[in-house]
Amino acid sequence: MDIDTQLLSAAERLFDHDGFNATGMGRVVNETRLSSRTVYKHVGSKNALMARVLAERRKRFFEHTDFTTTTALFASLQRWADAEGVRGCLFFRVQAETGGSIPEIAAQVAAYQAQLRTRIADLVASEAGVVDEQLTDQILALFEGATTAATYRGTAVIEAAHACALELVRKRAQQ
Amino acid sequence: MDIDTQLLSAAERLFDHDGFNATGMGRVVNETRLSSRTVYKHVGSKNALMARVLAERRKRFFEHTDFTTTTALFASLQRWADAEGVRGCLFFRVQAETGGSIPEIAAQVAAYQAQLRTRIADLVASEAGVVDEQLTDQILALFEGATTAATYRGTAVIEAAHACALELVRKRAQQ
DNA sequence: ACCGATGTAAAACGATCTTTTTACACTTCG
DNA sequence: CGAAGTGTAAAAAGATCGTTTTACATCGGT
Repeated sequence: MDIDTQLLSAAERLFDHDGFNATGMGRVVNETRLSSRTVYKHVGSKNALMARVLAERRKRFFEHTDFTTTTALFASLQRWADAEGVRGCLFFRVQAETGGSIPEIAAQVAAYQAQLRTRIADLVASEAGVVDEQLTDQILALFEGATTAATYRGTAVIEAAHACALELVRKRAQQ
Repeated sequence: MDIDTQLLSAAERLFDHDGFNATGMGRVVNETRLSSRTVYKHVGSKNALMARVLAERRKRFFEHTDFTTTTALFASLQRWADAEGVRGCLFFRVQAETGGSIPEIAAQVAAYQAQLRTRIADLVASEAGVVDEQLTDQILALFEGATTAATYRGTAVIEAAHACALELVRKRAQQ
């Protein structure tokens, strides 16, 4: 496996599981079995590594997630949860840990959030047939809430949120 | 002001704003203008301080929040957001930062989550007139989602989530 | 008057953090 | 062949972390 890929996947796993600040570069060095010199030649700095992890995560998330219908959206979330476990939104977590003080990271977070909102707005437009800011915020809240609450209530919350979102969209469609 | 109160309120503010791991004990010492010796005599350790901050936060949150009706619940969240700003759920964030590896902290998080779920279940029971696990999870998801999404979409999300929750509960009541 | 509790100021402990450096081996390619 | 590039191993720099220690001041209560 390519060194960059190896680095990014190890870093994503460690950051995701143990937190960004709690994970030292030494952990990344050990787990990849690379030297610290090589690691720093490839990623530059810890902040840059975090930003690249987030960029990769964003790409992978939007490739994985199906925004064509409400049901497809929550089914994607369910699949993601089953495959990767439930630890809440990585972007929200990194924002909380860094307080938004590292520009390259804050930019990735903002990009993710904007992209998520836009995709849900498009979903609403196509499924309900209208542009509806409030309905979009409701689906967004249900999506975020399912992601968060599933960390302690399990994936049943995702199905509950799905049912709620579906009803909202259908009702709006037949208005 | 009493030293313990002063310590807890400074620590809560710092942890909440800048993150738990990113905030060193030195910051707490400086902002309270106490000596590190006094601080450690009072709180024992950073982990213990974090746990006490969470215990205080939990108490304050449940004293502030009105669980009698759905509207009261989201109005409470709105008031909290207006008064304290929106940075997402502190309990979820500390769990993500520590990975659940510090028992005294994990216990506080679990207690908060259980208490929140129970109070919402009671709300559902009294307002919809039935015990409904799925409906409870839906309100919970909307509450958590509003808390999270409001960090980047603003407090309008809270009103959107409120409207959705209200409709759910009313519909279930007249079934 | 004195003891114990409680406070300050400041230095220091040992660990860990991010990052750089030094010295060396291997490959690749003109 | 030789130079550039890329890797390893290991040490160290310099900062910051959580925590403890030392030495000293203050003060209420028996």
